[in-house]
Amino acid sequence: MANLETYRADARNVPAPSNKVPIPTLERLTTYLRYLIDLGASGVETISSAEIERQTGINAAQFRKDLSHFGEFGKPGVGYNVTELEGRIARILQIHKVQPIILVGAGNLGSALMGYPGLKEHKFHIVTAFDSDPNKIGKHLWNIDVQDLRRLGDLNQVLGARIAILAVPANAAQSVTEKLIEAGIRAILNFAPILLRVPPHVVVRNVSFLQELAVLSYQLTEGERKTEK
Amino acid sequence: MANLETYRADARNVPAPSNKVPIPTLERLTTYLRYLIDLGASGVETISSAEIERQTGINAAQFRKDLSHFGEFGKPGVGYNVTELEGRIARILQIHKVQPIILVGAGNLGSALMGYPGLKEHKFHIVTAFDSDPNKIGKHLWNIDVQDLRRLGDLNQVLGARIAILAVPANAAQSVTEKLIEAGIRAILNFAPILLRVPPHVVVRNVSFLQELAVLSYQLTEGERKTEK
DNA sequence: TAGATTGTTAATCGATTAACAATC
DNA sequence: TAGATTGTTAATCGATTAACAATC
Repeated sequence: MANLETYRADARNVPAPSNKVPIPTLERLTTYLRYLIDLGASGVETISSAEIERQTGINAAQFRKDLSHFGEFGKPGVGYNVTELEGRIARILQIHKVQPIILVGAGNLGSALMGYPGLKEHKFHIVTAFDSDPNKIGKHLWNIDVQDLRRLGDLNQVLGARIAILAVPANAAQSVTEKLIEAGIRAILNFAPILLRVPPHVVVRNVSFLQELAVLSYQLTEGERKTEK
Repeated sequence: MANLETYRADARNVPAPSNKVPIPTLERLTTYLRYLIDLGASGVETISSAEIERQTGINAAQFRKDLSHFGEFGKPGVGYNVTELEGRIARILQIHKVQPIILVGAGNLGSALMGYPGLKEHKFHIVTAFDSDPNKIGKHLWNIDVQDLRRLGDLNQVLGARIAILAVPANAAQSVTEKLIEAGIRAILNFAPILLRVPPHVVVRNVSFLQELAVLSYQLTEGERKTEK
């Protein structure tokens, strides 16, 4: 019975409704995009998957497989049109149009992020920063006002940001996260070295350079351990 | 015959010479460590893999498998001694002793990193910062001198750092990387949104919050795409 | 048409998870 | 001893890569 149901779904050729795109694919998409932008700027019109492999180190079949999640992009025997592919990847990632972003935490890291030009280049606009420190509230850094964290819900009703960058100390991260979600945020880029608990409709990505450094630290001695034997 | 060889090796208890540890395992190790430190601080003495799963979301079998790459750590029927495990993981990652680190790029991001307290807490000490901008050279930020990039090789002969943080603009990243390697650096934490070409004995990890934001941006609309169907 | 390169299927590889004998 | 939990083997799952028919 359950088997029959399964079979029917197959027969109808339903393309697996929740055709989940693997995260590694999404990550590579940004690599392709970066490379395509450079390529377009230098006037190249067409590119093959083999050339992508040469330049990015990502396997040509991998590249084609990655794209196949989103449709057809190339011409057999010819390759891919650089500017078209560039545009389509940007659209897939939804970074073709300006995205309002909220920053919480106007400390060292937060201020550095406000001044990071790459954000605007990729259409991510930090519209407001929030902090709970009275010494920071009211400041105007990099053309961005620092607002009282208590005004978060209030202000985001107007701003309508759905992505937030969280650059607060670890001990404040979870409680701020809850405020963010209440204020309508659905995606959080978390710089605090802590696991955030969020409901299933909210997505989180963590940036942890301490973790990255620890991995490097291990790898550094890995080679030596081998020769020590 | 080959089988016998294998058996012999097993009998000698050699733990598989080039037993490459998966990167995901190394990444999780830092998560465990963080959690264990908190746990130790709050006086807990013993922990089971089931409890680790409850707290970190990482599967209990995963945890045990991860540790198994490095030996035996727990007592069946009892669990793991928190402080002992903490110490051993720190030692595996080589973050039990101070590691000298070089920072290149004393811009916004670089300065923010110099002031990041987490680094010292995890025994990563930025010993010197380098920049090529005359306006930055000679500055003293967060107790760290900013030196002329041209003195990199020279100074690192004394400093002996093998890990570097690269926080320079994308267009300078590759050439600085080559100077770093020449100066004896073997591990690079790269903040520039570019693929660094390095020889096989050098390891690189990339931190790319633009990529992370792009993934979030995709995931944000993923849910909606489903309901649109 | 012949050569090149795509999109996709099948094979491989590696990582995650379940299951369980060993053991505290 | 009985109950709990480990370390490890086997099963599952998913991602990467190779191979190739389709097609420009």
